[in-house]
Amino acid sequence: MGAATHSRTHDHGHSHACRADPGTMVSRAETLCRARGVQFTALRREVLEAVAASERPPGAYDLAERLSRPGRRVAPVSVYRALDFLMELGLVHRIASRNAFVPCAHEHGAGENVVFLICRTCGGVDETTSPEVETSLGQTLARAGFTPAHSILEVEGDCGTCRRERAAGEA
Amino acid sequence: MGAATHSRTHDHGHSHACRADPGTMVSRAETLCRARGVQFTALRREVLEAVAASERPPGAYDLAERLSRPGRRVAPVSVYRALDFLMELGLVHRIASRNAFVPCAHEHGAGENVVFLICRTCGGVDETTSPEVETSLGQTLARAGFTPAHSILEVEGDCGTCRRERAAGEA
DNA sequence: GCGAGGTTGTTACAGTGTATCACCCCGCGA
DNA sequence: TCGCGGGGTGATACACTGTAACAACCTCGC
Repeated sequence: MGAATHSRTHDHGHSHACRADPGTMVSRAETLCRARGVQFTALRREVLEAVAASERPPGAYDLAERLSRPGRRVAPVSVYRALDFLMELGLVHRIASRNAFVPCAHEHGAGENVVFLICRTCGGVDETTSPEVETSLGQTLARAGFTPAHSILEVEGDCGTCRRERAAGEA
Repeated sequence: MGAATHSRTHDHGHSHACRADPGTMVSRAETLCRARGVQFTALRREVLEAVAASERPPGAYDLAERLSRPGRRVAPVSVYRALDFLMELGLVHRIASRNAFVPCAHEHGAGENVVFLICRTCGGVDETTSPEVETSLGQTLARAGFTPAHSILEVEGDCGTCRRERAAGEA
């Protein structure tokens, strides 16, 4: 995907590895938590790493299962709490149309909107920002007399890689 | 809300009545079904009427409850089937961020995107279209090399009426 | 009449998310 | 040192959302 998209799925030749480097995410989290005086606990770190490490956006129950081991069970409710925390910090986003979670690839400015590009073939999700959309949406809302607090924009379709692969397959 | 917004919540002085005239919706449905040679059954009509008549977007279970009477129980699964049917026809939309359903106020062209304006105060949902957003989103997607199939855009905030009411209340 | 296809009823179940309470850990002040 | 308080986690239970599978029905056309 293009350079402007802060690609998280990189150039995957379908050898998906990770969508965001877990180490980098953890560093950002630590910095943020220190700044805000909140705790970055082991569970929160593990949940963040798991989200960052998965190729496709996991659900809360996926994460719970992935973090559980013979000696230690992580209940979904704990995962939800950690996810809420991470979303509060802007390190994770929720994909409403999938009930799934993605690591946030950006250092957002506050209130900045993002566009999620959800590939229906490979299941990957890319995240991008768009000033044009931002301004045109602002105009539309103003015309409607609506004061936005928060918005979600999710597009389902085919990412460039999958489209090319399909075209090659059909040839 | 503005004239361009195909307002469904009209000028509610919080005496909400209906978001779309059920009779009109039913007429459109009948026409559409005849044209496509599919059945517009009693259940489908009742579900459509119930969605059209409620001030705030109902969930599937709300509808099931509302349509059930002492002598006749409508199971959620039946409601889901009717809703799927109505969505197929473009008569109803699903609000992903709320797990709720709204009647579609437009006669859409196919593939036309809509913007949902969800008021967090009164819970009403308005629906509008925006050519500007459409084109700017198209540009963004093209730049990302992404082929869209379908997109959702939901904005949560305060509608004009509620904002004015709040301002008046604070004064 | 009778078969075929579509619609609905019914039950069961999977998936998603929240409420509640108990416990633990750690820091802080008496 | 003890007790206290607050945030975090564990555990259970539950509510809400959505789907699978199958039986019964209804209608339409032959």
